[in-house]
Amino acid sequence: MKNNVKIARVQVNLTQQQLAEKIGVTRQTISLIEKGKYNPTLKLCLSICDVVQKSLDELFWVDKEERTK
Amino acid sequence: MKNNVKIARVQVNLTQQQLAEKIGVTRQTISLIEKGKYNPTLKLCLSICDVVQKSLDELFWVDKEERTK
DNA sequence: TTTAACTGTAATATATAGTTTACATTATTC
DNA sequence: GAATAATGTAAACTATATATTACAGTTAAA
Repeated sequence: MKNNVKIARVQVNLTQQQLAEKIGVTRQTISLIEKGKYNPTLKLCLSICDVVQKSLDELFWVDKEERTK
Repeated sequence: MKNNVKIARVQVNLTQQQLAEKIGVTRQTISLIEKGKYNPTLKLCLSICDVVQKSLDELFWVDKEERTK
């Protein structure tokens, strides 16, 4: 489940810890999402969008083929 | 958790049942998502996008305020 | 106005998203 | 190159997304 969270997070100058705190989630959750090892819920995706100021499509859209990752 | 799934599904002329089958999920899950009573996972959102041919933003973006619904 | 297709929803069960605690590894800075 | 911050990850736990079964309400067509 590839995504662009890490890039966007670095762009707004936040550590995983800081992003997690702003969202109200643990650092581990952010780490696993960035690594593509989690299948986050829509609510969490939207929270991340808010903080890093990107749209769902910008952060989470991936073509059907790459999605299996 | 408001969204535009129902509108998009009707546009492509599918019943909840048919959409559910194409995605590999139960009809109840689709019903509850359309009603905004579920917080679906990203993978499921992307599957719905595929079938109804819409983007994540088109189906699931909602402003921060309305999101609490 | 009955019949059938579609939808809403409730109860219980199961799978998995997210937490907690903890430790290891990889930058970064002194 | 030691100290510290940032990140990866594992195990056991908790919360919740989704399945299963079932039934009731709604709509449309006959």
